[in-house]
Amino acid sequence: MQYWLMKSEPGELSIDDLANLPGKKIEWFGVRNYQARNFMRDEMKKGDLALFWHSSCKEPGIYGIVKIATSPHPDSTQFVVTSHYYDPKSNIENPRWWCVDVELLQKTCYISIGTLRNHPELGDLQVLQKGNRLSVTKVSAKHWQILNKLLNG
DNA sequence: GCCAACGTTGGC
DNA sequence: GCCAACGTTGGC
Repeated sequence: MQYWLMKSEPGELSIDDLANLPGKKIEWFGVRNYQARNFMRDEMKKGDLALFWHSSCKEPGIYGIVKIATSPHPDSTQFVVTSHYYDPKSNIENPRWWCVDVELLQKTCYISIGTLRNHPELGDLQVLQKGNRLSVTKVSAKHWQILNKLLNG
């Protein structure tokens, strides 16, 4: 079992958007970065857990916990000509962009990035590193335990 | 809206 | 395959 952190802009897909979907489940569409894609395509397993993070907003931080609900599959939006995420260089036979579906397990209390920075034991969490831009990152089991206490304690 | 950090592109 | 120029991300 691997733990992850996945970023979403609230204007794109908010935690409440997700909570209001049928089955609270959605394709994690729109990732157009190779490193993040590789994590999803090559390393994510159905049943893995991930922190749901809001970025590019007034209050960045953790808002929930999601479960990886499917095996990796091609991102459907890359083939939709009218989509913002359409990629003319991709094709059905050899899709360039891959993703998974996620299901909301728990809408948690909000933990701000500032709060996280106040916990020295979380210092090397990737999302807190300077210059971090990856929208999908790994979370160690140790960090996950600490975060779970913060989220539920 | 600023800007540092990082990723991608493309000419050579 | 180098690297300058450009684009994007995302906290502040």
